[in-house]
Amino acid sequence: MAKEKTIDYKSTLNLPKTDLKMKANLNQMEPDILRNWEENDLYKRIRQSSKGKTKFILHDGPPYANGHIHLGHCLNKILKDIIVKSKTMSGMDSYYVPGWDCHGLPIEYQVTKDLGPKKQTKSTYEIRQMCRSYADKFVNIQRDEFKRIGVFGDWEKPYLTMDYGYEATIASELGNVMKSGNFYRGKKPVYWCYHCQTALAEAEVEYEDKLSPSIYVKFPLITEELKKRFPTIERKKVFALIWTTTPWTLPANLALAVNPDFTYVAADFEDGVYILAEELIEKVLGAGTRIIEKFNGKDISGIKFKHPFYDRESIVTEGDFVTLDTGTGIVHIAPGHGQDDYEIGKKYNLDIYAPVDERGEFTKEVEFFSGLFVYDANKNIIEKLKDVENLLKEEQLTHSYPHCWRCKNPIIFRATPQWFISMEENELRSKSLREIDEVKWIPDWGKERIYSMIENRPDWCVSRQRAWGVPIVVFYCKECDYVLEDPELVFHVSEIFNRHGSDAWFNLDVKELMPPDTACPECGNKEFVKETDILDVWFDSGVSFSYVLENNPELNMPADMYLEGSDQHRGWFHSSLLVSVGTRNKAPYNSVLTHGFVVDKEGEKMSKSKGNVIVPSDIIKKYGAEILRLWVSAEDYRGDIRISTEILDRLVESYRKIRNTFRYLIANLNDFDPRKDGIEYNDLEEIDKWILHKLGVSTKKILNAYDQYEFHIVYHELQRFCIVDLSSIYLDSQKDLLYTFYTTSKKRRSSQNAMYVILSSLIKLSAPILTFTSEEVWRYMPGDKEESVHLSAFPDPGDISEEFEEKWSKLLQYRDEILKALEIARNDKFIRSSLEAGVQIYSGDEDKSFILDNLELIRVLSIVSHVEVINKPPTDSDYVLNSSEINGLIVKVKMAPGEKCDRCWTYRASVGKNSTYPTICDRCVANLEERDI
RNA sequence: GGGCCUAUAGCUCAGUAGGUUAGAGCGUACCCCUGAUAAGGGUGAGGUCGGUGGUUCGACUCCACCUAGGCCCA
Repeated sequence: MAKEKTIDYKSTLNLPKTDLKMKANLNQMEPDILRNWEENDLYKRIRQSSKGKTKFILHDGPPYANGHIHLGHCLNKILKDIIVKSKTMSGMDSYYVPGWDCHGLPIEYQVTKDLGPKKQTKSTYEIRQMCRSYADKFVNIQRDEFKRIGVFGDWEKPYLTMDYGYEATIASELGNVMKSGNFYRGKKPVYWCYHCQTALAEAEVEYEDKLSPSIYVKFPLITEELKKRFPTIERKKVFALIWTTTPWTLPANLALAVNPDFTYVAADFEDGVYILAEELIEKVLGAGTRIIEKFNGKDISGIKFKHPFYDRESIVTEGDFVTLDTGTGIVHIAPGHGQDDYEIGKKYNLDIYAPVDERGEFTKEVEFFSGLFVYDANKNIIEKLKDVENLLKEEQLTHSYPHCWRCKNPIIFRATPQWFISMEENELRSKSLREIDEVKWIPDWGKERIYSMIENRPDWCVSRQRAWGVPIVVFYCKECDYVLEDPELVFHVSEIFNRHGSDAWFNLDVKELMPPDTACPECGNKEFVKETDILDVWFDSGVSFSYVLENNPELNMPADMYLEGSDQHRGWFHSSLLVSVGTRNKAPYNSVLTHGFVVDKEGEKMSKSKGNVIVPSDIIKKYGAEILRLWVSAEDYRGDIRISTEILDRLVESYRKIRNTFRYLIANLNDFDPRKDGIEYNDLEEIDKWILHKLGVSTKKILNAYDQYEFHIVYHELQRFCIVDLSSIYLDSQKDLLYTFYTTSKKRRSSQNAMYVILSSLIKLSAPILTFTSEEVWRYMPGDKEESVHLSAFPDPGDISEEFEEKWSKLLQYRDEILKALEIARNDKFIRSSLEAGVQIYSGDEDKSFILDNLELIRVLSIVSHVEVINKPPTDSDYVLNSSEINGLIVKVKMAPGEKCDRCWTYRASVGKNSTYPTICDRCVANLEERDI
């Protein structure tokens, strides 16, 4: 009765303790960590500690320096970052040099748009200066945004395609292409504005409705064989019938095109026999028109017709683009005035004929119409067709037609001189295909995709009629128009670019760009003019391997990896391959990894009009960059990857669980110092050896997943391990020991040893993904350690022995069955806490000894106060589980014998036996006295 | 229109070379704990594998077609 006041046993426990906050507050924590990294120059330290190790070079594909980053950028850069970090932690030297693509139309377009009419007052050089500063601004913006999401790299020394040195490289690589003999000048139709007298890019064209003539034109048959093949129409006049809305292109007609797979007919109609697609006959000639013959498109391929008003042949070609939507199924082909027409022209070796000048007027060679403006000429041409009786029908049609973005006039298609890289010369195509085969494509279908693109692509048109880019270094003789296309001259100019940038092309006089006394090899004249075209920006980025990889001894050529979205099979992977094979005879990469695109909840593309756009800054603000990183890791990037608030909310839950697991481990290690309290593996408790074994299994799986670039496996395994193995099994069952055993007791230290290894391993394994949190938690980890988790190496999974698996899966199976039985009792309010229960197990003979041998482990794993084996099945059915999993197993739940210990809450027979501590058990008494029991 | 890709529980993913009642975590429902507490634990309910047809003794897994979505072309 002297002991009336209850002793506060809670204060005698070793409860978890830590300053690490449960709430992450990522939006605040992340910038703090970033600042700290910056102050300590972490990236430089990583570089230093990587010296001499095997290299793994991921070469960055330069994003376009325009606008803020979107989720696609995040996906791309975070994937790269995970790889670079995981390679670094695997003991490799993975130097990452980010880059930006700076030249090109979008920036020029934006700048000139902002200038408006003032554009006229600016020189090319001035416009280029504005473009340069525009790009510079967005490089800085994007750099900060990439750093904010935790991407490591040499942000102080990125490569920009507008660096003087880079521009010089673009020029010199052009020189190399020239040297190889792949560079040539040809003609190709481009969008042309006759009003602005300039070529337009796709993006500078706006589609608007336009009223055009719609005419059906007859091409008289020349080839006699066709008549012979179809004797029934021998005596008739035969025509191919075409339809067009651009009569002005008829003077440039050189061919007709049919679809080889369509059925065509010869139809008897009024004055003659017309050939057209069967399906369109009613639409064009009316119902009831008599069909005389039928044949396939390919049957009339090669047949010759006469031009409707010139004394010239027009041959029938085959084109897959011919459709049955409109017209007659036969398309008039003017290779100088249309994209499809051009392809046909190339394929059939026709002249790329475009007798229209830059003002949109027919040149003097055009009979009947010379000097006429094309749109005015439409009516003259129609008149002419009527005169020669080759016009079947004339109508008017309103249709969507491209217009100039600036002057709003309808554009024309017009072939102009352009520069090309030949696919055939120097066997560029076949060599590229061979190289594709040598590269590892991830996923493997990437190989087939780029292969068929390279296999089928036409020659690469690399000239652009723009200002913001690197000029095509070619000169023209003022006297004789000789094209001075000399690699040595290009290398000379490249040197100038190296010092002054490619602006020099626009600032300096021709003479200053050429070595003194350069003379035309044709006529000896020394006066030249500069080419005004610039290079395609795909050529710019395509030479990055040369400027970045080959120029820096810390990097490697070929790169170990290029990693971009799957659209780059036609973009950067493609152009880099062609330039590298064309000049080096090898691919610039050993492996290429592609990812899909970010789509919404429904798997649909994000767009402003759909209103389903999610921007990174909002995610960072609301959830933190870490959640964005976790998202990248959790999704399988090989297909399209979805994002939604539900997905993000799930990830936040998942993040919390991982963070809390880390926190709990740290909190239980607050009195642990591995330097003093370390225990040899062999001396550890069995359960601790088991959890370390599970850690080894997980580690192996995770490391393998990093190796295979399957980060979603890393995420799932990390999460699973934390939740299942650790939180719900190991940690929950260790609480009793951790809290109630005296601080330095062997069992407690054994557990702490295991937890220490687990914590250290998990932090490291998660570091490439949870870049910030791993660092934050790392600081709380006891013991000797590197200054930053990002300077540490991945853990070694060790030898994984199977000895545990069999025994422990059996133990855990008993645990499962006991938990089910407890649930029956709990739902009936027979027990509440599992410690109130004492469990009786009845089983077959062979299992009986196993259970007896492991009675204490089973008790600990089930977190009950008492477990016993009974020899006969229970007589009553209260709280009895007849196991459906383990044959013959019966589990019965009773109240645990003894009283509840005030200190450890376990029910024990010894409670009340000690006069000094009448309310606690013998185990707790021993622990209070720091004795082992 | 063509090439390539994707389609498994509400969400994110597994499912080895075709073979017993398709797995996991989350979420959810119900319950417990209050010594990880804006935490922790337990039990349960959710898919017939986008659809159709075929091959096979047997298919989520092979073939064909279709649908939806994505990338790149036209």
